[in-house]
Amino acid sequence: MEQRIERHVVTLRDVAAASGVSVSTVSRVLDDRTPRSRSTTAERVRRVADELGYRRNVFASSLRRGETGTIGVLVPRLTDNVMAMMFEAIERTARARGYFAVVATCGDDPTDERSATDTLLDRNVDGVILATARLDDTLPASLRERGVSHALVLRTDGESPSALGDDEAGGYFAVRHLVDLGHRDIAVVTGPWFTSSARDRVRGARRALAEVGVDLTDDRVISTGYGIESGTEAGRALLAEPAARPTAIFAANDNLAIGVVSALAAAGLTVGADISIVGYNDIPLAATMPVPLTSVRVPFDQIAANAFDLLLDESSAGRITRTLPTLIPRSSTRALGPGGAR
Amino acid sequence: MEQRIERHVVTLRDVAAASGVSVSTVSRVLDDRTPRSRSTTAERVRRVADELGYRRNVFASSLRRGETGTIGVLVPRLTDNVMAMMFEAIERTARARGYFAVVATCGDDPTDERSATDTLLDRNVDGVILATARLDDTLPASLRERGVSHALVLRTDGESPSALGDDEAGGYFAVRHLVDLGHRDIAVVTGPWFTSSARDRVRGARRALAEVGVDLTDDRVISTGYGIESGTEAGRALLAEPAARPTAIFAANDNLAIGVVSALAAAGLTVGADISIVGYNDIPLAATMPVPLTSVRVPFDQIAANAFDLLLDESSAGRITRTLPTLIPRSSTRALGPGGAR
DNA sequence: CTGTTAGCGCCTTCAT
DNA sequence: ATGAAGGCGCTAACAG
Repeated sequence: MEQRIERHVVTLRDVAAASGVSVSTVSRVLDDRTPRSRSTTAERVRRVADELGYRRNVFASSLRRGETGTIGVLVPRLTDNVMAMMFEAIERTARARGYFAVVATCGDDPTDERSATDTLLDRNVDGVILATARLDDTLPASLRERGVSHALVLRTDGESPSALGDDEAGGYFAVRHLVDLGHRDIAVVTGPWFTSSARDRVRGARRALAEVGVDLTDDRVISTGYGIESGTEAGRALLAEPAARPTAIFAANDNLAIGVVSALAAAGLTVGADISIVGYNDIPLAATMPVPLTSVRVPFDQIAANAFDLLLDESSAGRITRTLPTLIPRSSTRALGPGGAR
Repeated sequence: MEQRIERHVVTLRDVAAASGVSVSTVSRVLDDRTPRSRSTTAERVRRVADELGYRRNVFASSLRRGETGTIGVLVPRLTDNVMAMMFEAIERTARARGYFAVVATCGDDPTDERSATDTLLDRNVDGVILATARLDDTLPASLRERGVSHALVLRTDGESPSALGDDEAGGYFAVRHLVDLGHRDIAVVTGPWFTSSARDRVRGARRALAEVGVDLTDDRVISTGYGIESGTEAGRALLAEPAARPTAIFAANDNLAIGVVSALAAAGLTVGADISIVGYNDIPLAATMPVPLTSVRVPFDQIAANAFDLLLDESSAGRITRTLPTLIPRSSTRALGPGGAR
């Protein structure tokens, strides 16, 4: 004979029975959306619920309420430190606001992006935060059309509600810092050109150089991939011709910067002393590299908070917030010595 | 007058109406757990469902079925590349088996670990995978007692079902590699001693040295934190006395190895040429460092698969699987030159 | 404030 | 193979 050893899960009914009131009373008392009543009954019900170890069945509750208190987050991958930091910030914000954040990774394939989004929507998320938007991505458009609450973070497609760092300002800060140190021949290595962040950071860099009358020419801008190897390649290209070497390099993300550092090492050059380098995002590794990396710190928590505001505000259509980043100077950038070209 | 613009979500009822059968028929036809019928009705229902864009309401379904097709994953943080890789592997495995993986991060605090677990259980996950277990952690015990399906990954408490890499073997491979290169004076830097992985890796290292008659003395083993800084500190300590420097260092995770590399650089030593270094986990960064890091690659996908097997198998109590890792030799390890002590 | 009633969308006997 | 009916656990509308 089969013996069910499954422990009984305590439901509202149990609490109701144990405290001698109706199920709906218990439901109301335990509803944390309304101000908690101080009546004796309420107190007693709460105590009983506590003693019995009652926990609301989220699914049943959501089914009835029509909302789940869950928001979905879509990122290409979590092994990218920037994405992991962004998600952790979103998770914290969600928790603080009584929401739960679930993440799905989708790589770089637009098809997987679609299906991952559908998986999230299938789980009745109240909204979606996308950290994947390319400028030419059609997913945000499709979400708009379908009436799905959503917000983009870190990048924008120019249409959907977006919470960004101020990439133009960040690029400006980075290169302005180099300019202040006396550098004039500065190269920029940036990620794929299909992201708004890459373009904005280069724009900021260009502005900083323009302020001292220097033109950032196209041959000084390399747009490449995300990975460290891309940075190494770009670095190699920039260093190939000793006479044509820049005195400083702004890498528009830390992974690229790390790659550039490798290229420097391979060329027998010293970071800081020979060539200054600025990264972007300030991932934990930046501070702990052999030569600590000057980087632009992105306010992920603020961005997450903004994304939530946009997500929960019906009237946010087309709104874009940009939060100022902060330059964190470290040893990878130094004043241009007497040996440098002027 | 208020105008509801919310799009109607198509339910079983809609599909039933549109295809002229009852709701239960549709439910049965669309149930992917049973072999799909080829009858005309079934075909038609599927077509209609497709045209209408029907998607099963996961919550309603779960409420009725009593299981959710979701498993919860608990990790301390996703900004740790190892944890991110582990989660991504679990996510892939879950998807392949028709499950959905949700993650919660809980930092290092046991209290947060408890509450994060409860949050996951509140969401009716069918089971929990923990990547956090300390040897002295009481959470697994409490899950066992409560009858919650669970599995530990990467570390074990010695009791709950666990899917591990074979850390003893990994430690052995790492140090055996160094021994084969002629090294005899080898130091080991490892993470916190409260993890099974730290202890097992050191044990393997000791065995490899014992094979050539060398004793790994306690002063050659440094147990420290996880972070890069911990590695730097340990490295500094090992290099402080030039006469007492080891010829090789086995760092029991790549972050520690990166820290040790920093310490080498600070001491004016060259990785590989002066001192060989082996890391563990083979995070993406390892291959792309200025001097590519020899590391032990952990089979995360296999571990994830094992964890799932343990999770779904009722009779897995106390079972522990260990999967062999692979040494990936790179330039950070070299044969001990004539200058080395022999 | 409390209880009664009626579902949310789906699955699963049970009977046909 | 199909349909009718009941209920998973919870909440909202309605009376009292």
